[in-house]
Amino acid sequence: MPELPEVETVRRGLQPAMEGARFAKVDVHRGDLRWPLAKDFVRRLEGKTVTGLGRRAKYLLADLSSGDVLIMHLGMSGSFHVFRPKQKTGGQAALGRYYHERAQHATHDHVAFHMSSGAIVTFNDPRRFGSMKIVPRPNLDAEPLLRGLGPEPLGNAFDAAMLARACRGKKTSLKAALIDQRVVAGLGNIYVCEALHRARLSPKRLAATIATPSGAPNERAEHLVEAIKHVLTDAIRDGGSSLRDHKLTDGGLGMFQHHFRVYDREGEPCRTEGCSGTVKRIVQNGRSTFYCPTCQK
DNA sequence: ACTACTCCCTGCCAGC
DNA sequence: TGCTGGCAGGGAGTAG
Repeated sequence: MPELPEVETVRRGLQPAMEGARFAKVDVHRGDLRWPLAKDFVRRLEGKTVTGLGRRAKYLLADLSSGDVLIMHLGMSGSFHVFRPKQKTGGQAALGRYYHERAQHATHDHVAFHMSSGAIVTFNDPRRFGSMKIVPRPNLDAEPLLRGLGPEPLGNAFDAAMLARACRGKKTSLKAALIDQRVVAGLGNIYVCEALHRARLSPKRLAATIATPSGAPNERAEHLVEAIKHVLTDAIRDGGSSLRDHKLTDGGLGMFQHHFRVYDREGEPCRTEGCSGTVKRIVQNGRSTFYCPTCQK
């Protein structure tokens, strides 16, 4: 589920519940996520206020009043849910309704944040590829999880010149290059496929072919950057894509999956105007790629 | 330094 | 119906 648009959607959903609120209580039901939560995880959260909730690539970053930053990643199947008790409902009653509402998913609700605002924020992750880690803010620049990340694709630093430089001389496919978080941070399997289709570039094309030998951008790089920015912007506007899990923090669904042009559309007609091609599925680096061999060159 | 592959874990679905 | 294999949005670690 979670690529940049989904994570950004989650961030916006969590913001009202968490920003400015204090962790009144933190429950860890299962600490063995991608790696075990630190022993002092709860202690470093409880009593601290969230001063800001940001995002870097697919990571959520909660700044705390203690000077720590809580880093959260959704992995493949992670989601957050915000339960907001009605104003007149007391704490115990709210808890009861929360557990009732969440009963069917309780086995995968690994962490629950009880915020001073009354909101209860749960982290649910069946596959447990998600993760949480707390580091002091000053150490963030050196944080191994974040250190090697490429630029934010919606930021000013991400342009054709930069992308061409990063792809210069790369022996791998364009698809593999774009999914590499060191080249550009936040794209995943879905949005790489969608962006390449919009740019009419084949996922099999050598990454180096979007740059001149000296590393300058060519027309392909320009188109690709435009396509990436557009597809991400469109997806965020639609609340991301919901495939197998929902992801909006109120339990609702993202809508962008209805606008996929190639992803998960094997055998269906290409959606490029004037193209009569058929979407094909291939495997690259062990993952599915969807593309139109007719209009993507 | 690169690139490709394996593995982490659970759930779901098509095919037998 | 019930089992089995394959596949899933990510990415760290490792072997070439």
